[in-house]
Amino acid sequence: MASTERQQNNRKVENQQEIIHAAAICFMRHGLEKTTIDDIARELNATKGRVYHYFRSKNDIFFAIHRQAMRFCFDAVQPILKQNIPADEALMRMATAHGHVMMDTLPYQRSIRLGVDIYLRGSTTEAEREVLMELIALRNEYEGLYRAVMRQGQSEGTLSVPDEALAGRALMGALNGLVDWYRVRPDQTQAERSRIAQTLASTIINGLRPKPTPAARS
Amino acid sequence: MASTERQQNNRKVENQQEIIHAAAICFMRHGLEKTTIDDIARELNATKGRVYHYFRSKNDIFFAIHRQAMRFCFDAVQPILKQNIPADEALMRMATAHGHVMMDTLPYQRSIRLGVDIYLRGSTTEAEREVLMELIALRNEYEGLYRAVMRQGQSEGTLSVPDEALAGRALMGALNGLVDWYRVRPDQTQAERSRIAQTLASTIINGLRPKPTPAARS
DNA sequence: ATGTAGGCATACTACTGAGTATGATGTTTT
DNA sequence: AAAACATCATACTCAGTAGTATGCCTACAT
Repeated sequence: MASTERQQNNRKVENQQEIIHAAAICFMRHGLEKTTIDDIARELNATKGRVYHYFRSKNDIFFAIHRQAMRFCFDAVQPILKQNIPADEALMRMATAHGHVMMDTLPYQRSIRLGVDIYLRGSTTEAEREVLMELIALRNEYEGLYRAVMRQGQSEGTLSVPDEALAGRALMGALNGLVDWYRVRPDQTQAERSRIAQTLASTIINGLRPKPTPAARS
Repeated sequence: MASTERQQNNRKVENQQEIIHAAAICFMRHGLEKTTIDDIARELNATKGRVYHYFRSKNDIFFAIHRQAMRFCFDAVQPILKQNIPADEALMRMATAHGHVMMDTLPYQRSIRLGVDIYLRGSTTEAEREVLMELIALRNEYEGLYRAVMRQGQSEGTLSVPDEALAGRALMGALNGLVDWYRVRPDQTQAERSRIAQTLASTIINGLRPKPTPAARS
């Protein structure tokens, strides 16, 4: 029956997600190479058999994590793009949202740091290279969203961005750096997270605002 | 003879540095785990025997790279601290210098990204944990230099830094992000590098300057 | 010239960990 | 109910790699 088939599919996807999540946690803790499939299985209270039933290889798991991580980012930022607000405000909201995503989906985001470039050189099969290129393209597209808003702010006059590529790198660097030092603490309130995200975002974006008295210099 | 002994010591240190450098290049390309000792030896046009003659283990090599990377950073920044200049200017020079170090010593800096935390959990022996703690302390000390200058700027009035810990993270994140995307190109001029370092540094630090008209708001 | 020690290559060992083969158990289909 | 299938556990294989054992060779000391 069709509904049964769909239920089975749901179940399958859920199990895959569960494995991905466990893997992300392991990768966050010990890095990609040092975590074994057995580690992931242990995190699931299961054995290798279960993992290999849903994924062909460790690389496939990493790719799935990466895709998921990018989806988290897009989902957080895209609604803001549809709002009709000044570019500086949009950029501020996007950056804040990105910071939140970094903290909320820490295992995923941390797992993929530096992973792509390293994997790219090492991966043997043609299929893997293709997937990697696709993931890199996704990331470029994502960063492109920020650069587009910066360009818009430049033409609007709400932002002053002489080099939007570099400004984008700076913004991403400051926010992505979260995965290096941020640690989830159970007693931490949502307000505290918001403060972190907003402070990081505004620190960069304040540096991109037009000088209030440009004619007064020298 | 003493002079001979010193020469031998020099030679030994040089050989160690050569191995460290080759290892850093390999680590940059393929990551820590994926590079084998044989890879490092091949980069040296040598064999494992040479590597193990100077280092007890792969971890020891990583530790040496890390120490060297931190030394590069300290050496670039400490002279600036001795100059008698306003804190905002000092911070700007320090950040720019840090950016230069990231580009100039890319293999070292890239090798140690995320490496420490991952190694910390995994390392078994007590001695290794001690070395790692020492390296983490070094890094904290280094970042402390920036925070100290920020505090000074705050009291001087040349900077406005409500949360110097977060501001420090933002600054380090934006600059350290260089190792993720910067690639050495032979045709690239020194001027181009300077532009990158200065743009990144000023983007952050401009966001930390006091508002010119704080009384005029709303 | 000859002993001696550092500098390294070669040839191992021992182990880890990715991926596979197989089968046991439950669940859905007919 | 029994056939077919999905979901896993168990028990392997085998390749790759960190680290070691050994010995040659060269340079320096005496």
